[in-house]
Amino acid sequence: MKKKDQIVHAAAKLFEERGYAASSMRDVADSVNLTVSSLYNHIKGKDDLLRLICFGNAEKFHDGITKVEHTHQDHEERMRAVVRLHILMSLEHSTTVTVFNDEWRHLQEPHLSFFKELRRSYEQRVLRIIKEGLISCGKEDRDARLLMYSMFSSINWLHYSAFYRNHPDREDVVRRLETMIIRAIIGD
Amino acid sequence: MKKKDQIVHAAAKLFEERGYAASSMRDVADSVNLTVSSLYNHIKGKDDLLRLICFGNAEKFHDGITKVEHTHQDHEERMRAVVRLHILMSLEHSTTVTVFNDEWRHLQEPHLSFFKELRRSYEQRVLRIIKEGLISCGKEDRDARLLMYSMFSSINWLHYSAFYRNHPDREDVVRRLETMIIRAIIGD
DNA sequence: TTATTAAACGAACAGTTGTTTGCTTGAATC
DNA sequence: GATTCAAGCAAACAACTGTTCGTTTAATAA
Repeated sequence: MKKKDQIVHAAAKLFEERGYAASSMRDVADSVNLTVSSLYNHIKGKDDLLRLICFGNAEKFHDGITKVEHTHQDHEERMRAVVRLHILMSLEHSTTVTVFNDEWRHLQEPHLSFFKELRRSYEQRVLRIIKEGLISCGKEDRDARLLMYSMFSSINWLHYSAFYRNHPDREDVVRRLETMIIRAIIGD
Repeated sequence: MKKKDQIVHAAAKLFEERGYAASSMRDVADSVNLTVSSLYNHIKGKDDLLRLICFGNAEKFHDGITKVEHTHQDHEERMRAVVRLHILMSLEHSTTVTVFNDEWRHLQEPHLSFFKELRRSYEQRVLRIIKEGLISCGKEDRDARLLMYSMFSSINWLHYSAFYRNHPDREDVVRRLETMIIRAIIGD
């Protein structure tokens, strides 16, 4: 693993545990057994670390939803796939997803504006999938935007709970969570 | 309004916007038109501010659920009341609830441990209500803990979205959100 | 009037912050 | 063997951090 990636990974761990503002470059250096000044041979600065983490994750979500749009025709199945995408991202990339969710506001301009724009366009795509899903289930009276935000949010506790993070039957957790969210959207 | 409360309120606003670690005492002082040193005539220190905000909110939730336990006998109705409690707390005290949710980890010992203990016991009470609600609906095969965490979490997006925070028909938002969450828990 | 006291302030404190500089090392390339 | 260059380091930087100190102000109580 390249040194730069090690540093970014260590930074992500720290940002997750203490938050971006409460993590110092000396903390980052310590956790990869380097001195502060040595870090700057690999990365541009502290904001660079956050930028790499946030946009790396944004790309994963982007790729994920693009794949969903291409591989599923059925509207309800497409909706399920989006939900599963978010659950799996939360479980498999819990550290960076947490930073991505909680620390993006510390991005500096112009990256902050770009990040918001990326998120906006991502939300539009999810919104479309949910709206079409609702229609094909005859539930178009429901507020798709409210359902989308709740869907995003209802997964965010996953990385906090050690109980589920280290659950012996991860597949079962995914299934139960997916079932619950789909029920919230199109259930009776 | 007492000066101390003004300061705590201004601090909450800052902690909400920038986070605890990224807010300085000089920022707090500026937003109430005081100098830093003057703050210390009213509060003990920065951690004191966070402590007041977090435990003030903890108390509101505690009082809320105690009231729910006393005023509702029917298990399903009790469950609905808990959901409504969380929705209304998020809307009516959005600033302090955000700080309470996102910044509690910056509490110092022994307050941090005490906070965690308070939360643990609160979760136990909610868990009990959800379990009893599930049984009375014949859905005891569902994972009550997973549903509880999802319920808590699924409301947390509310204060982020200006769209819903300033919605013309707040009552409608509350009703839709409540309906969705109850559907997620006991729906088909 | 005098005494008391809460509330404001400027100035300074010691520690921490992100970053830069100039220097050394050691391995790869010529 | 000489040259190059990425990768490490100590030391210092200016700015910022939370907090304390001694003092001043202004209003109230005696």
